[in-house]
Amino acid sequence: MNGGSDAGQLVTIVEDDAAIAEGLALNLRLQGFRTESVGDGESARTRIEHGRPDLVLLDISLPKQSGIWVLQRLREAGNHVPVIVLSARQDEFDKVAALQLGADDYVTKPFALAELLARVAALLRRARLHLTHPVAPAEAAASDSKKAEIRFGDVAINLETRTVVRAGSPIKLTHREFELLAFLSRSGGRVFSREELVRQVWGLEHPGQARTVDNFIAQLRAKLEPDPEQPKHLLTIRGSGYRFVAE
Amino acid sequence: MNGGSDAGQLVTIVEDDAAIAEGLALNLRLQGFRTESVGDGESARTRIEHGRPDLVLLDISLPKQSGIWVLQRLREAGNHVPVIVLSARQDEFDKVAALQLGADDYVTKPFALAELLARVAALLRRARLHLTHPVAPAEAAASDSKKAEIRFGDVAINLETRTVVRAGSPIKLTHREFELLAFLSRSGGRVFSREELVRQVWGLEHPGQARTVDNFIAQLRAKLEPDPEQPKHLLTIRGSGYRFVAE
DNA sequence: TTTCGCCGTCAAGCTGCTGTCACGACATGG
DNA sequence: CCATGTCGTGACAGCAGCTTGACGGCGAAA
Repeated sequence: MNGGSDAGQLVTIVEDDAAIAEGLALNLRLQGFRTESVGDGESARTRIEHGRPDLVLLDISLPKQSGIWVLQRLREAGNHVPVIVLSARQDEFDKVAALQLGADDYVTKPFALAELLARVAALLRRARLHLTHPVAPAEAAASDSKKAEIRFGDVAINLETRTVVRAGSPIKLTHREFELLAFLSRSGGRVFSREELVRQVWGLEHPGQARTVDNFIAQLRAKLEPDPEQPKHLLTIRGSGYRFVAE
Repeated sequence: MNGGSDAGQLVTIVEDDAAIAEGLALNLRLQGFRTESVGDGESARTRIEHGRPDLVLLDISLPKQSGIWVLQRLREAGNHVPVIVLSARQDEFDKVAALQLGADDYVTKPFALAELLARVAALLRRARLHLTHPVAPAEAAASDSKKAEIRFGDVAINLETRTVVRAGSPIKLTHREFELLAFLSRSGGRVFSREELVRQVWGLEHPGQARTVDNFIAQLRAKLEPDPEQPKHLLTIRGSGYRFVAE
């Protein structure tokens, strides 16, 4: 149901802005992850070494030691924990440095939470494959797509290839349609207000109208529901928002 | 750039500085190689004999036995694995010695990662070509070419020989075109953003524009797709990037 | 029943992405 | 030295997809 199908994979959040850290932690926990947060480089190091998290979200701009510094120390110590680096848009230099040091992914602030969550899920998926299956990209990709799949009714969503198949035949979804569907289906069952969906899927600073969400729901229903007028999966909760149920 | 056209060729890193070793290992893995690292000459010898790597990165200045010593023992034992020697700028003497002992290439520290990776790729390419002519063990060559070939439609890509054949006749691809095609086709179905493709195919410290990718996609479509305007294999995922499907 | 407010639908405008072309830089080989 | 092939960049046009606003229907509350 939720993306972290392994209940309780641990994510360590390294972020000095308490508000951002708390927002991330909350949303990750809602997705079924365990989280721990630290606010500076030095404690990040010890926390990561002791906690052995499955993934690290690492802010670049930390008060004393930068995120780059943390990453460097980690890799020097032979720690290959998957790392997603968070940073402001301008630091192109840090971006290159981070990737050279073996960051696995890179997200610029301000980011849409849904996108970050998707990347977390994707990276954990790949990391797990890499462990079980030493090196065989071709075959790995195949088994990969199995695990990356969400099903409901006669529909299968593949998060890796961004494809949706209904009753055997592929369905074309636009970027936003896919993002919205992926977010809702990963967050199994919760009700989201339009405003929340805009924040999560479109991004924090998006000026968009909440009513835009309706259009995308309608599109998705038209493409995926057996009877779009009597939706069985993308449900309207009158006065509250929308909700996804797999069955 | 990604010369490891064969997925998962093994590179053995002989380097006593853990930080450097780790950095190399990470970047090589990013390029699709498998890696193993050892820190001294004695274990280097045994590791290389047992692991049968496709290439060795050999630091000259090792704690006990020098890299020269390792190289000498290897060649004495009739092992002709491709070797790239790493050393500090000053030791001109060692350079001569290394090359006389049959090192295939020589890089002075501090080196640009991209340059080293390029040399690794080049050397592996040469080594592979060389192998197919003189004494290719039948089994190795056979299983190799099976794994090294990717087919789709009337096109066959041979990663070993870096050749592409369409409907029986050879297609000329430029270096970048081939690298891009090889990367996409190896990565079974995943969607890659332009930025990711630049990172993976062009290399990390390449200042390149993401839009350059479009041009190469267009070239590849023109050369390989039955109907370049309606691509069936090199697909655009609007808003996300590109994706390859074999069928 | 009436009223109010929420939701579904549609169409039109516009933004931004993509495909394409053409040019200049560069390396290579004649 | 020029000729050639390759690579990277910028410009531009077409269009898919995003967004908005309006309107009508339907449910909920009084």
